[in-house]
Amino acid sequence: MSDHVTIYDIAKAVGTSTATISKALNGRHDVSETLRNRVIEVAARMGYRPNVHARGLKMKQSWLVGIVYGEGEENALEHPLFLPIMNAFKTSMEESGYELLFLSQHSRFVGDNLLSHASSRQVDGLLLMNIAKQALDPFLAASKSIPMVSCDAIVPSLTSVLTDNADASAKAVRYLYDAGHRKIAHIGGPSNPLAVSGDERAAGYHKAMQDLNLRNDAWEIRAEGWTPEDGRKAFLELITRCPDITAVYCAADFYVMGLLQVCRERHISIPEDLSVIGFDDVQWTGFVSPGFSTFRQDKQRLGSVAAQKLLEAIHGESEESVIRIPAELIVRGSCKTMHATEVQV
Amino acid sequence: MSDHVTIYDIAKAVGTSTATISKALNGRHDVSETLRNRVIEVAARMGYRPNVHARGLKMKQSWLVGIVYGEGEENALEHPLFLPIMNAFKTSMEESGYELLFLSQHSRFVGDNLLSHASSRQVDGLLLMNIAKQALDPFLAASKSIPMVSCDAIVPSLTSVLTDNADASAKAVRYLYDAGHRKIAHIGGPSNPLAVSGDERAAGYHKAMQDLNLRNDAWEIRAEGWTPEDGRKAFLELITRCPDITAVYCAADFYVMGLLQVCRERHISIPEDLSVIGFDDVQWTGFVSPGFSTFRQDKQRLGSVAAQKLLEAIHGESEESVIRIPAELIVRGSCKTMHATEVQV
DNA sequence: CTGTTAGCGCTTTCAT
DNA sequence: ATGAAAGCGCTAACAG
Repeated sequence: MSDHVTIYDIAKAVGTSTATISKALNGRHDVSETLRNRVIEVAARMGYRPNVHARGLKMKQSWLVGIVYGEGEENALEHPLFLPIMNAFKTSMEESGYELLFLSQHSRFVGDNLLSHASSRQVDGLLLMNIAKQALDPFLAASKSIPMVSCDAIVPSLTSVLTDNADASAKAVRYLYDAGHRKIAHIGGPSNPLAVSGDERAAGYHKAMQDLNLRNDAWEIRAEGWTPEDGRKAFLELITRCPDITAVYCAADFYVMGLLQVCRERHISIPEDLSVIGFDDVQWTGFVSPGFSTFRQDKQRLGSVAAQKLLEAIHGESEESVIRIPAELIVRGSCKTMHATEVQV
Repeated sequence: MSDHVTIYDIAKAVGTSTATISKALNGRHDVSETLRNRVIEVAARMGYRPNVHARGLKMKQSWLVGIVYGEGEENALEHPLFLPIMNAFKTSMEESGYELLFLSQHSRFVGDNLLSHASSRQVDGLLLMNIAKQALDPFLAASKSIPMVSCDAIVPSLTSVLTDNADASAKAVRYLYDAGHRKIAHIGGPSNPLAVSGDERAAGYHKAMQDLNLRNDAWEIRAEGWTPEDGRKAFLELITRCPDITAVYCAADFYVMGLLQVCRERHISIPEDLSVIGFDDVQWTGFVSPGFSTFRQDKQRLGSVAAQKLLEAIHGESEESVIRIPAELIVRGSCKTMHATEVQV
């Protein structure tokens, strides 16, 4: 680095003291207008950049926000929603002057862990994404001293931002019902104490079916993981058990991939024989054959709301809460609308 | 933050000076074994964490590595290879004690830009990914004072790590040739001065065809972007122009998505009527119908080699170079092996 | 081997 | 309105 311009250099150039430079640059009101302008002008001309370390050392603040992700999982960063959400989060935080730091577990220091890393960097806040239950406790313990929000998972005692899964499930069932379907199955995601999407979507489905007096436990199945393979297995079990279902609402687009594979093998055609709705609207959803309907999570808002909440927390205006972002049903050609005569009563 | 344990506290607890504490903790050799152990033990017990700012201020070093990507493009982070590569890079850097910082363009300061951000944070190195040509100059100017490497693009005067595209293309053509194909087409990526994949894959294909005396310019087409839609358009033009091709080597899996869509519409069956090879092996490649053969870029190595090179550069052992990581052809069912009788001479 | 001292660049009382 | 001086936590001479 050759940043070497310091406020001391500017002070010399302007012919004043470092204190005044500091004040001028930070928009304090106890500096004359003229001097301030002059300082700013000279600083710009000299290519001055405040040294964040000196600043952080003095102010005990870093303008850094840590992001903690999928503690303990490998390939954790490859979650399809992670990137867009983080991107939105990043943009919002940057508008407020913060930069993003990936916190690590490694360290050259004694008895180290991710959280102590955070404190050693004096990060001003933390975004927790998809963090594992067993890794949570230390964070909770620290949550009094460092602001944090959770995204995509409900972490008790933390503000959590996530998709309105129950609402989406209700919409899915309603949509299929309105299209004439009655035997509507659900392939749900795995249960997880923090990452509640699997549970919430399943519960939402369950309730919606119940409300319509359509509920049949045999139509509900939960996949073991979130992969296409898991979806494939679940669907195989499902159609073996209930070959007469006319629609399947899947908690993940990946499940639909597995399902489609089975359908091709067994010559089940979509949407003629089976209607399908997925969840996530990942990049390729529109290009598989057949293109299928799915819920688009609002990654943009998920990320920017998380950012907004974290900023509030940093400013001490925090209030623990669970914030829901609605998902939108993207309609493609995977659902059949039945004729009145086909609808079973 | 409540990190408040400083070396001063430890000094008091141990009954020695801060200098000694510092030396002990940093493994200097001018501290007695006994004292060192005692210091380390006490530090651990007290939950000491070095303050990175104080350290950085003194040592002009931050243990931070900046990552710069897709300058100017929106949704740049959603490039399918970005995340896995960065993940591998991150892991390697962390093993050496570095953490990753996303540099931003925004700032509250005068005449600011991303690079001055880097200097104000005193980042120890920079990883450039997918950076646009027009945004490059300032980086190059700074590359003398701050170590940087480029990944997935060739940046002149910087060590660049990328997939061996020419080699992959040669393999693709060879593979199809050995399977009996002669009329092998190529849908290439767009030309880009830095992100050379499109050009390199096309050139590699061109040369391989030439070497086999198979070259036919009509079989070469370049897509306008990297999306399925671009691939679709290119393929439409291609089969209109040369309906008799028996194989297509695509520079991107996304192109294959577009191609498959067209094939379904026109009842071109794969691999019977047309053999296909893609590029990238993105997550879903094995689950579309039909699963197709494609080149898997070694994201793991791409990232870790980039990290290794950056570390070398940081340690001053750098030597500008272009490093190639081979891609592996993943064979699935999208290529037909012709019978000897079918092979055209 | 250990301690004293002087800063790294910045902000912040507190005088002036 | 401006400046002198102290100090954030740490490391690196330099003495002892």
